[in-house]
Amino acid sequence: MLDIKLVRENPEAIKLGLRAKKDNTDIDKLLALDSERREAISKVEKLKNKQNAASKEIAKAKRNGEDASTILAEMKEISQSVAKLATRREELDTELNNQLLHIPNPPHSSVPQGISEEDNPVVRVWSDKPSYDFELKDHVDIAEALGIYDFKRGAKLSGSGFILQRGQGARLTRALISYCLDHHTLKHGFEEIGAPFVVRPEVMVGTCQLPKFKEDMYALPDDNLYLIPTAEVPVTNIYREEVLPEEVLPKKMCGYTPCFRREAGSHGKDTRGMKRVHQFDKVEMVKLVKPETSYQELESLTLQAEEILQSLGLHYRVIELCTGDLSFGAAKCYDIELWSPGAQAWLEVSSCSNFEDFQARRANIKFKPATGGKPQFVHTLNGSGVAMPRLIIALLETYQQADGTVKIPEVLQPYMGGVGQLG
RNA sequence: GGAGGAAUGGCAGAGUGGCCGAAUGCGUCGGUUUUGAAAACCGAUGUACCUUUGCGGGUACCGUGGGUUCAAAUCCUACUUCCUCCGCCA
Repeated sequence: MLDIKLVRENPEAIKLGLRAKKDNTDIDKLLALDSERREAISKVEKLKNKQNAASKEIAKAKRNGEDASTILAEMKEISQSVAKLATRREELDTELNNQLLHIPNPPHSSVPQGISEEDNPVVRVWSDKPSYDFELKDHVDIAEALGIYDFKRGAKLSGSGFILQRGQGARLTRALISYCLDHHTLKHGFEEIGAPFVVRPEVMVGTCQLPKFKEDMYALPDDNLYLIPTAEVPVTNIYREEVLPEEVLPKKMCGYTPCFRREAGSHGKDTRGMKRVHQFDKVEMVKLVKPETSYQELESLTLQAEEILQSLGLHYRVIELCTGDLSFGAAKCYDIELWSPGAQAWLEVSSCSNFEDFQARRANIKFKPATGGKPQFVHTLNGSGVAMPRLIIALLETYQQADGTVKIPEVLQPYMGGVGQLG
């Protein structure tokens, strides 16, 4: 959420930032609403002050056994106008807050200008495109031939976009989840989190899914709960409404959860196989950090996700999202894309973002400086480390062999019970 | 699912309509004392918002939301969370 004070002080800079993100909020209108709201606050509080003072008079009179009926009658009227003004004040508060919740985070100054994904610069590329001396299959053909991912029966159970994983396929997912978690916890000291898969609406507000992207979420209306679209949601919100001591920062956490996405805006896109599905497994990294370190933390977060792909021997590239392609809450974001030899295309497998204090303000996550002074908002970051289906697509296609079997990278074999290949 | 009980500052805990943003104790920070430390004593010690160039002034917050009242930590109400017991259950 934008800081309204910041908008008041730098309206032009905010306007520029929002325009770069293709947001058309009328900032002047917002500021008019803000000043109307502040005026209402002043009015109510002045009247309340009067009311409080009179209240004391009444109390004193009653204690002394004096008659207070004149002042009582007067106060009855004041009480009514306070109620009226307070209602107006609340309406304005709610309205301003609603508008603020729908305004995106302006990009960081280092983010390249651009309109769409076409304009995202490639930051770096790891290794070379693998070459093969036989005809390549895509992941669907490989998986179906091996019988490890059953798309038809997944659809039978839950509809298109739900996968049934079987045998070595299910095992491969489980192995990769463990491999990723071990990487983050053992090599980088992240705390492993096992989080709930359903959360309250206010938690979804904290990480920006609500109110604006409600239609992307699966909901359980009988219980007023939502299925999480990523572990980012419960993990970032662990410390919502709390003030942390500075010493515990940076707070580094990771967790595996399934992710549930309605993909409401992308019907008909990527329907083949498991490139875009309604339920998938992902290991997510989350950091809560001090503001002055958040950009270096973003770099190390991205590298940490990359290390997993490197150790698996996969060809990938890192791109930086330009202003026009940046998501609602992110101030800066790197995407990591794996090479899919079967489809001859890049697959987004991780998205590493710095939200600065945008989510922290929504979720009210603060820290108290060790030197004293007022609590301030932390900066939040998250990154996939990594998403399973697309990682599996790249693994199957990269390590496929002429006979239809698929090699398992060495580092993964212990997690597969020593198995060296699929099929 | 049923029956009871509870929620107050960093912690413990008092407070049943007005003098309560809240006693008291502990903790923390600063000071006095001391060679130093402890003890003792003195003082300070929440958050958000509005307003002011500043000093300051004001409003709100006693789990959360509504209500009653001139006035609510206190009364009513719904909800949330926790505890105890019963039932059910992986």
